[in-house]
Amino acid sequence: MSEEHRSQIYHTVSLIPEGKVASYGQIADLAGLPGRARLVGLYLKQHDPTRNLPWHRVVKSNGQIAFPNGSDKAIEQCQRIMSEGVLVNNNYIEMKKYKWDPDLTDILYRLAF
DNA sequence: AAGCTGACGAATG
DNA sequence: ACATTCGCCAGCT
Repeated sequence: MSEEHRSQIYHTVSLIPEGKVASYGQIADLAGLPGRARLVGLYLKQHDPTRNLPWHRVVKSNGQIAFPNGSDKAIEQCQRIMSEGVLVNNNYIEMKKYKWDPDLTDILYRLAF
């Protein structure tokens, strides 16, 4: 079951469109795992770099990048996300503007598989 | 097996 | 926008 959750989370993350971001909690919700935002973080930490998962499109619910400002990881995420046209101001992203709000019917269909 | 930890969240100043 | 506090929860040790 747990491995099922893992792949469900990865799959959900893979659906975040370029130029948009989602929060950890949002991914958990969509993956059918409400209340498990931290689990998303954990699995994302352990993701296989081989499959280029758009992990950089996941941030905190307030738009903050989860890594400490100035850290290598934060810088990398910053570059990746900005290369997709998303603006970042000292570790923060404007959620009003960039939050992914998937079409419900579409996302339900895509999550089914 | 009982804590500990953390790529979190919401609410408050 | 930033810091604190508290709640949360699964994986790790």
